[in-house]
Amino acid sequence: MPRSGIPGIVIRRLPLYLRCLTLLAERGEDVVSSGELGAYVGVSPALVRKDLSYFGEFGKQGLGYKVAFLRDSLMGILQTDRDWPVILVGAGPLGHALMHYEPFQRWRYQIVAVFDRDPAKISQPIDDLTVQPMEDMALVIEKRRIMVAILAVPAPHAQNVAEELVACGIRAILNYAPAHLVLPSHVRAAYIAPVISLQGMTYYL
Amino acid sequence: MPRSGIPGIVIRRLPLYLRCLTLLAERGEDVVSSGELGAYVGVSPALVRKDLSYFGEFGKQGLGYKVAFLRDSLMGILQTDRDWPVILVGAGPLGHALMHYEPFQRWRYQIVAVFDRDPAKISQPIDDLTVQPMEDMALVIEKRRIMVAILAVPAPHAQNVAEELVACGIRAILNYAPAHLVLPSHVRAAYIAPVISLQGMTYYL
DNA sequence: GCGTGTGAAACAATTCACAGCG
DNA sequence: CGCTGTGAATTGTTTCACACGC
Repeated sequence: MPRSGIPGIVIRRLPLYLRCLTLLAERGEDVVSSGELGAYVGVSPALVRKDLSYFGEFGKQGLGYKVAFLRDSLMGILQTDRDWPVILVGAGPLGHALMHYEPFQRWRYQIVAVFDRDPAKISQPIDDLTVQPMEDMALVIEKRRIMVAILAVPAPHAQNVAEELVACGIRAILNYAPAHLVLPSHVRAAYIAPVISLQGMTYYL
Repeated sequence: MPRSGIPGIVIRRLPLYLRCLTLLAERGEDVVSSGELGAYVGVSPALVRKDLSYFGEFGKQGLGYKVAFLRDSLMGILQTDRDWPVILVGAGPLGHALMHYEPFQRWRYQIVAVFDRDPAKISQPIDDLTVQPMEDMALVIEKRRIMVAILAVPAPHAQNVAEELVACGIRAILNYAPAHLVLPSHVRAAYIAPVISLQGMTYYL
């Protein structure tokens, strides 16, 4: 159930453009061409233009794109111009590291609650939060209108926990567990899989 | 300079099949069909068969694939049947977390040295390693024949450090820094980008 | 002239559909 | 009969090439 007819692969490139534009804006750049933007992101100029053209006409012929304007436009499209409260499930070593991962804050993804199934972890403090039992999840998600969850539980639990999250109304899951999730089509998943990435490279060595 | 004419996208799915097969083997499963394997990984049965057919004929008609045999075959193809010593560059909070990330060990990627540019971090111990200055990199990479590096430095330094790594002979970089790397074609890069992944999902919410 | 926006063309990836074998 | 392996068909993605406006 895509929000629109725009290919997912185009959507997934938008954040890369946005990251570059944010950098250029910090550097005080005023305009950027599709060629420069593409070089930074690793795609062709034509693809940059095609991608952006799905959402409107942002550029000026002969000039290029106004950095600040395009950045703000992409932030609007991607909805990165607002806070996203997220919950973290899994308070193991990985969960702890994610609590302190600054880029989430920087991009307005705020971890507002941490859950774990292990009784030994429950009630333990992490920063200014306290690990809560999974039973509290439904209430927190509903009360705080959470749509995004970060999953950092052991692989064997990932599918079960994901289903609980879906039942609670979660719409997007960033999954650090080494397991594929089978989810209803209205729920999005993205995977962080360092080992898979390494294995995809060692083939060539 | 791809090692072969096999599409990169096929190579990047192989580790997903391998992960599933490893799980099935642990469960004591003897055979698996392309349909089951595909369901687990999130692709169609036809695609599983097509992917595997690039590398040989692993299945038996009417039966499916022998789990252990296919697992071992994929481990050979991906070269996950041997140790891969890797170096970590960047001893910040993220670097520390990666030192303790068990799946690397599990899949025989061993972090054998840690480097940082910050004098305050150099000589500090992490587990049984000691943070070394970047100047030591070339020697360690050569002596221990390292081909793979994990990059966990701030974004502004990522390109520079990557170039140093390439100059030292590194052939594959797992990049945690939020920056695209421009590298010679004989060097592979893979990106871990949680914020990019989140932004690619919030579009749909 | 330079760089965007965009149909048309080229290329790449996936699915179809079925022959062939256990 | 079930399931693989695989050419052919289909679908999806990227590049080309050029009209248009600054």
